[in-house]
Amino acid sequence: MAEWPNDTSIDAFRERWTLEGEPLWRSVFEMHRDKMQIKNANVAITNLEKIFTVTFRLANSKGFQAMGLRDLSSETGISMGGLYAYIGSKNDLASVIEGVQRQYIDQVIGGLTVEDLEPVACLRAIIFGEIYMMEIMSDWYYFCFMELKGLPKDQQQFALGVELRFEDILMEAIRRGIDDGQFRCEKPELLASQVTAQLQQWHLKPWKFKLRKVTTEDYAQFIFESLMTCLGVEHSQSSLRSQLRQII
Amino acid sequence: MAEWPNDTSIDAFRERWTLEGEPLWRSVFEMHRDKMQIKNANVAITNLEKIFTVTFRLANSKGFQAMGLRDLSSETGISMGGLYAYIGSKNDLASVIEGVQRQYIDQVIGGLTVEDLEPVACLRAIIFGEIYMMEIMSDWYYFCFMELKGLPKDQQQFALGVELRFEDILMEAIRRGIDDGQFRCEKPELLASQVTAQLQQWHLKPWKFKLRKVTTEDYAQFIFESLMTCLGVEHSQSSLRSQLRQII
DNA sequence: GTCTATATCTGGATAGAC
DNA sequence: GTCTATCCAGATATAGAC
Repeated sequence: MAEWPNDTSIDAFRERWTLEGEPLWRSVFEMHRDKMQIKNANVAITNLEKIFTVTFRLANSKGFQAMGLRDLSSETGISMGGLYAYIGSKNDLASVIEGVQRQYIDQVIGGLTVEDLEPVACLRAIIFGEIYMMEIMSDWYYFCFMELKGLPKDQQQFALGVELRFEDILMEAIRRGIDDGQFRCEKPELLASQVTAQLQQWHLKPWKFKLRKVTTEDYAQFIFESLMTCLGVEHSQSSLRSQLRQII
Repeated sequence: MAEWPNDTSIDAFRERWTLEGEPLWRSVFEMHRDKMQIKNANVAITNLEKIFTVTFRLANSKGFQAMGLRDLSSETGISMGGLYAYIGSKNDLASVIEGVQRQYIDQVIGGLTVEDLEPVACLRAIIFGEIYMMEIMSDWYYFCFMELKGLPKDQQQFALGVELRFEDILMEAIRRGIDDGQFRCEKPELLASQVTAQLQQWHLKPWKFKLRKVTTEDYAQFIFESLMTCLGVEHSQSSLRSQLRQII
């Protein structure tokens, strides 16, 4: 059976990358064990999960600035003083979240360039992969997007860099397809930004897709087909080209 | 000479709608004169402009919550006490901004349904109109998007409503085109959301378009062409259909 | 490792002179 | 209409007991 990225189902994706559950919190702990006072891994992991989860719930509904450490304390069940054994400061907490998220994105995005895929398969993997990742880490994405302004300047710059690099990878695949003669496209840059825009909606406007009962796969598929159409790739039976071939 | 929306240049748009300068601040004053202590219109208008402009600069760079009224005071040159002659409270200021912006959007969007345009011309007018509006009122759009979470629940709901209504107008034009036989589209809802997503990038990611030197008109034109392609409308010479017609 | 109690400060908001 | 001076609630952060 094919593996990710040849199999673009969410199950294949989940098998390839571990972005959730205990391993996630463990890696958060490993990444920042030097910055915190807790030595015992298991204790730390349990509480880190609580702290991050509650932070997402509060910050993503009222804003990180509006969230008080008292709220965080009462909802995690960890006292004010106790919190400071896990975080350096409130702002530090936000920075750590951004740092972890960025590392995970780099990991998954980096993985894409290694695999040597055909342009169409490559674009498909990028789109489905990014959607799955947003689905799984939606809290992280939304938090980082909304709270970016409050982070240190260098982290803001890094975030822009990630977005540009992501679009570069899209454009690279598009250009390869153009050279192949498979694709037709006048403005790869704008087309790449179209895809980014659509992808980001998935975490920015979850209410819209819930309301309209659009599933993860449906949405990824739509973005992919829309991109193919804009690249002049006609799909299957319904395509004009095949219709006309039959007429001729 | 044609007028907006038949002429979709930014000049025609600016002549049709007044969304900036003194008339804007005057209408802000008229909308909220009862909620503030200042009676003299000219004095109020001058200071309202200062207050709003500085609020946008500070809030859109560090966040509304992070902006202190002391910052606002020092940068406007109006004392802390003085500010409260113009605003009821800090939160009230954010609410007023959202209220004014929503009224302006309703005004311009409402105008679109009145004009009885052909589907293609209608979609063109919607896209170009929305982009011009975002260009002119970019501070307002960005502020409302980023600070929506902090506003009263009913205002949050209104904002979602505006977005859904906007997409309804898009879909309505798309459906008319399908009935005409001009357009081909399986998922009007997702296509409408694609357009919204692209439009919103214009105020969410100005840095990206500055970096790539994309002009307002270029971008609107790209969104429009991309939409036409997805609707199966082939444009001008380069279209497959016309090429094949010549062959046949 | 975790808690309680507290230090310290900054924020929005108001009173009242001019 | 505008300013100065002040109030006080709420915030983050820390000290030190257990």
